[in-house]
Amino acid sequence: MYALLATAAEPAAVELQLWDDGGSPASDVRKVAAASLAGAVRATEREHRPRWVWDRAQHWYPGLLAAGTRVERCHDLALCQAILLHSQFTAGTGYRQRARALPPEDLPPAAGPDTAQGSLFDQPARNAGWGLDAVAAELAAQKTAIASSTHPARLSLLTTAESAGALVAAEMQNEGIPWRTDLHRRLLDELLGTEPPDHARPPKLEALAVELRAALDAPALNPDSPQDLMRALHRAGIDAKSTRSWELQEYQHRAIGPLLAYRKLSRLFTTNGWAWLDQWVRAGRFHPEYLVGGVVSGRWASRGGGAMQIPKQIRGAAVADPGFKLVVADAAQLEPRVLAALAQDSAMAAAGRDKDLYAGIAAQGFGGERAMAKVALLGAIYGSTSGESGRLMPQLTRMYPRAVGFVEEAARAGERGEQVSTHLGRSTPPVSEQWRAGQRSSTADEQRRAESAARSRGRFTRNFVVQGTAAEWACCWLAELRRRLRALAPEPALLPDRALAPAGGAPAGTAITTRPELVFFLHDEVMVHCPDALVGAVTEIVHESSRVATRLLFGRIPLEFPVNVTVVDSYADAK
DNA sequence: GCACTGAGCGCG
DNA sequence: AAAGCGCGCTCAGTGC
Repeated sequence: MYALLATAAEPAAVELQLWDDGGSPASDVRKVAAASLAGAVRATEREHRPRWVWDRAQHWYPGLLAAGTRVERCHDLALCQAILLHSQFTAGTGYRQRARALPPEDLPPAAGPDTAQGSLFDQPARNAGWGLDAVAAELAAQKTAIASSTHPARLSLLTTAESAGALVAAEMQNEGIPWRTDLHRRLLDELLGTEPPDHARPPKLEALAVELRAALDAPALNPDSPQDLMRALHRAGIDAKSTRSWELQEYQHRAIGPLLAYRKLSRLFTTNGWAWLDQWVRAGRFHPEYLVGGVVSGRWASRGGGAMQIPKQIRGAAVADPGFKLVVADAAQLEPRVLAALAQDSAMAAAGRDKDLYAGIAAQGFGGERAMAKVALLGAIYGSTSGESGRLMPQLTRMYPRAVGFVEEAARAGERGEQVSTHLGRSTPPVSEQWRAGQRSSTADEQRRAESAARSRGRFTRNFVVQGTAAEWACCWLAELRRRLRALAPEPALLPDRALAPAGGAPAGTAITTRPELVFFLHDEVMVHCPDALVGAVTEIVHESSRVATRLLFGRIPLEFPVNVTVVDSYADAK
């Protein structure tokens, strides 16, 4: 059962259409004003449990969530099209010719309770949206492409997981990470001093700048200017070739201490200081925007507030509401395990029999040196040629010829300008004509550049197959986790919607929902904001979902993907 | 004034 | 010890 959702020709109106799985024409067409969309969707969801088909979840779902409506399943045409257009698995299906151009990405968010009051001029782009016919046609084209591809089951899983990811992303965005403004401010106070007016430099930072200028005998130095700083360092006899912290560490000079301290605090002040709090934290929640499949490899990206770079320094401000815990889980050595599975390297799988794959590898051939094993393995996945990991490669190759051979092959294909694919069929974009032309260059200088470009692309494709497949595993994990969390606590969280709560009602950070909610996801890590009573059940679900994800991707294999779970009040205490 | 790049650094 | 993958964000600096 599908339910199609599309913009109609008139602004501020949308259409729903139900489809049975045979793809027979509309059996139940509802045309609704945007203002009542949430109600119509809720009713349809209750009666039919359909898979919603829409151009982009990101344009419909936030509005529905704001109006208290959750959706169980969907097919996100934009995300799936992005996969199918480039996938090597669909190369022979003719989908590229049949695919329809998507509506522009900057359509306004759909159909919240307020949108009907907006003037027509508020939503000019709505007219450019898809109608039902276009939605139906694109869905049919995608289904055909998947069915006639070289790996229908894999692409079907990938598009389903990606679409579920779109739902998770919107829900997490809506929910937000519990964020204690008071704790964050206390932290800033301790590290930076009292907040100065007008975004001026805080006291402790200013003091370090003064100390630094004195140490370098440069009274006008702007420590935020790399050029300015470089000149001052050289005058003081420090002949560093960059001003990177790790390089400056090597020098003995009384300016280095204050400079490194300044760097660290300046970073905190500018990126995650008071301005960040004002901009990104509302009502005790940090609401970043997630971009599903925003990275070429299929990883998610994010926009707003730097959600994927929350420094360890401030994680103490992410604290569960009273009566709740944070269940924080991360997949142990996800990428190396993915490599072992992809390459079907049973020696490496054996090393991962216990929870710590690196320790297992160290025991098999690096004299028990875990750090060495880790550097070597990551070097293989990233394409390192020099340094310690480069030196360890021959040893690693002797131990795991299949695993190393697998990434080597991906690298060689990339160097030849070929595409490579993840396990489920996300492929690298084809190389540009410019790249290809560069490879045919004649002069010695051009040839050196071409070889360097080829090696660089080899490192990219080498990493792509592993990172991208790891992203697929994580997406399946997340989707299964979401499904099971819904089954655990099926009551929708309609107790008063945060957006509708009376002003001055619940203070920031007070519990509003009573069900466990996914609130954060980062590559191989998830966070569930979980009522105390459900912590045990949720922990079990997290583990079980990882087993399901492994099964879905790889079938029955002699390798597990263990997950580390910690139950904490504060994110700072996770791991 | 705006768009862009590079340096630097946070995360996985 | 400081190379090799993928990002986002901020500031300085540059070019228009």
